[in-house]
Amino acid sequence: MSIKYAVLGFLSWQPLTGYDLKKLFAGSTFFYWSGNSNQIYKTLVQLHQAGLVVNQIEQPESGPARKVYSLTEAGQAELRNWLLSAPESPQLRNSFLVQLAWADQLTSDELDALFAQYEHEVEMQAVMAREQKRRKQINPARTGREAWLWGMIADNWIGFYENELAWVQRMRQQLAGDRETA
Amino acid sequence: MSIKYAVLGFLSWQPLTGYDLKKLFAGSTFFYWSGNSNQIYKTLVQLHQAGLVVNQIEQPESGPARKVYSLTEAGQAELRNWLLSAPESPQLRNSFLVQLAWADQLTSDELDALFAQYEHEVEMQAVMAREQKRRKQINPARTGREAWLWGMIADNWIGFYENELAWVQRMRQQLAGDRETA
DNA sequence: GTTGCCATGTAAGGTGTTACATGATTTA
DNA sequence: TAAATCATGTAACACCTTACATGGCAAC
Repeated sequence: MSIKYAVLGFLSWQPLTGYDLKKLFAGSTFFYWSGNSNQIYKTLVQLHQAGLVVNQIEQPESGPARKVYSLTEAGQAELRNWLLSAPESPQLRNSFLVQLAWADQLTSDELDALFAQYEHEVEMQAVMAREQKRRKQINPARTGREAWLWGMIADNWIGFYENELAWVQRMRQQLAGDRETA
Repeated sequence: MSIKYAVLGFLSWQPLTGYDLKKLFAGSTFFYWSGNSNQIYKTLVQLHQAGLVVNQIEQPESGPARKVYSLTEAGQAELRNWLLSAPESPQLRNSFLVQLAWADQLTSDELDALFAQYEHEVEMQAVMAREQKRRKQINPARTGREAWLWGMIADNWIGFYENELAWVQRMRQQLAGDRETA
């Protein structure tokens, strides 16, 4: 999947400029793209060429011109089509696991230090995920079902980090247990 | 992180050719790179230029010539350095969650069909993860601690998919409950 | 004698990143 | 007056993917 459908999704709520989209992406960890201009403006040009969006240039009394993009009917159909398409299974790309694969070369002290760092990292992510759910930075919630969906998305993130946290804590306990008996 | 350190890791076990590495990557979901020649041969050239590996050309009586790569001391040091470096926290890139963000546009039937597909996908991944742990396709296990580490890596994968499965099942129950009372 | 494996590589393109360029306006 | 925000975009590059090119050898 690419950023294309996320852009179509945002535009299905309301017309937006590239700059608006940039801020939306940059401001949420959930929409995990960095929100860099290159990608967003290029995507908008492509969507425009494909006839999925149109833009209207606004010249405010003060400040730079704005290109406000909105969905066409074709764009709305493309989005709906994608929403109905078969979901991909998530794939884990955790470089820490690759690190562990050869971590037997480290001493037990070094290994535990690594675990401690990872635990700390994951804990921070868990806190941030809970905080993002509480603050509801982006929250359409125009229907009860939409609010429920967004809650479930947030829970997925929180659950992921909590699961990861439990795993690393279990590892640390086992490592400590081993070192006592050794 | 890039594939570079995984290559150094494999070479820290024993000298290997590009083709060997290709098969190792292609044969395991855990080392999540596709195992395409382009990346592997290019990586080997780069590692060679950086002095982290050396190669020896073997001409067997029959068959094509093989470039057997092995770690240099600098390569070993580079690997160890990376093993000690601060672990990155894993970041979730699940396109299904993005799909859900706008799924309020779908009917409840369409939504549940989507959930069912996702549940099936994740269940298959969980089965495969358990199977990979059982089969131990790649399994150094030269020390007890190494075997333990590899077990924990496998458990991480299994736990991830089981967690995801529980989440989607919870969602489906809630959706079904809502539709009954509605 | 065609298919598949061994073994090396190249070409082209998708997707994403950081950093830079430009210029006006607003805030400290 | 210096910095931040608004707003558009380009340049360069990192990483990864599929598909293709080349050739010998083995198995069926």
